[in-house]
Amino acid sequence: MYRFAPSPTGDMHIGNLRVALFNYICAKQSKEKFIIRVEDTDKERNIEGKDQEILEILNLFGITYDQLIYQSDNLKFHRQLGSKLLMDGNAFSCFCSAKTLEEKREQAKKDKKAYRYDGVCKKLSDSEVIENENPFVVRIKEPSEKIEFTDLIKGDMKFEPKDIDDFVILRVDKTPTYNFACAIDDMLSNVSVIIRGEDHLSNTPKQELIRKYLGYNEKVKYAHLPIILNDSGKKMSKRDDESSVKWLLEEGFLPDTIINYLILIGNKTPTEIFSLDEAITWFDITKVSKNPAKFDITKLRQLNREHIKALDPLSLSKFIGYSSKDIGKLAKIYLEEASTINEIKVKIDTIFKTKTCDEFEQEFELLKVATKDLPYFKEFDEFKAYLGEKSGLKGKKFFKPLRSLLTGSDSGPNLSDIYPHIKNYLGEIIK
RNA sequence: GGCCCGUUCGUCUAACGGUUAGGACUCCGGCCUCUCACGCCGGCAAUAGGGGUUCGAAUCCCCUACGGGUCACCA
Repeated sequence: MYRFAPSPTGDMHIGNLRVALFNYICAKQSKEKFIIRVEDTDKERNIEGKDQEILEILNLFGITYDQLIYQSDNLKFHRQLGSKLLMDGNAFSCFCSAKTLEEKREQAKKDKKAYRYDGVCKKLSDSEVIENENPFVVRIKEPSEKIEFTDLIKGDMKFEPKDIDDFVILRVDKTPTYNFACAIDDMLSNVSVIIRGEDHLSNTPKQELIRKYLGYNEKVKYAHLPIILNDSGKKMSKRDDESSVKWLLEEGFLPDTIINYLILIGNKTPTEIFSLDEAITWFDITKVSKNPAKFDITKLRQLNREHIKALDPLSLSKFIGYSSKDIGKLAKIYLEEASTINEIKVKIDTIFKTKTCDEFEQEFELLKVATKDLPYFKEFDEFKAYLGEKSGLKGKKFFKPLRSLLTGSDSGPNLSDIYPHIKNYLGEIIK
């Protein structure tokens, strides 16, 4: 069983998509089930409708799943198991106020020491706990031994008890914290392989500890994916436009391109350009690089050109708001100077707009007149010869304004390449 | 600061312990050409540093430096 566990607190991040994608691929390869679990335990920060948006994005990328779970639906289990830990003596009630903890944390920071919970409430007797009427949280007790687990990418990992600490599992309002809910839900769904971002690596021993205390003995495998870095070498954040899947889509990058790129970086692949289905046949999660990769939009643009090239003309035409094979073919020619759907659309739209020509204004007008009662020419050469003769222009003074008249631009692809695809629309183009 | 992970051209990467350290993107030149491009051909460019082990190290070990992640009643 594989899972992807997004929280509906923000836009789908490129890193999240990569995690979803890798889970999907591995599930497909091993023919195991794949579930989506929406981690919505933080009611304050949940954003209305975000879950649907995430699901729509997954759908757009062809990432299908077998089941959809909302973490908040498991609240009763979280509480039940929380009190089991309490009764078994593996957890304790903690009455320390947020304020005093904050002060201690700051002090530790000042002393350049790692903050650890000081364990004052761990020593409380049963009667002291019962008599205390203050609000409390539930903390788990740090383990007595090292916690070890295997990471498919990083190798064998080992964490010391003191680095796991007595962390909070139930808040004052008795809702579960992330690590607790996550560990339990993974257990309840019998998740066997957890693929997620490297930022979760230090959560792993905590989650292992929870399940260990609960007597869950199934061995869970992990794969922690290296972070995707921005240009300045830091973790990509909301500030980086490129980190938003929505933004990339709006810019005119194809889903196929984005998938290709996310698999390509930090990985060794047999080819550079490939589809998701192809990747499923050879992808190997253990071959994913251990070091973080920088996001390179230039490379993404190159891949996008390749994927657009592979599109059939009619679908490409629809992507840019037209519905004709000719326009699709024309769009492909423009790939030589554009690499996103949006950039191509601008070029094509310009062709159908009213045009002017600053450099050769007179010649431009002359040509325009010459196109009155223009016969239909199958070949560009005939078309060219006719206009050349009728206008009396030649050389630069002919081609420059002609290009402007046909494309609205003073540079671009060979007119002879463009002509076959626009010859049927000249009436709408020349204006 | 503690813990964890990492370090090959600017970027993504390849190289049973033996290669002139390879490829792709970017960049630069040339060819092509009605323009800008594409395309084709060519070029620049890397094993973080120091110690070991070894006949031989990018590759194995140690140290240093640097980079990243993480240290919440967020997920």
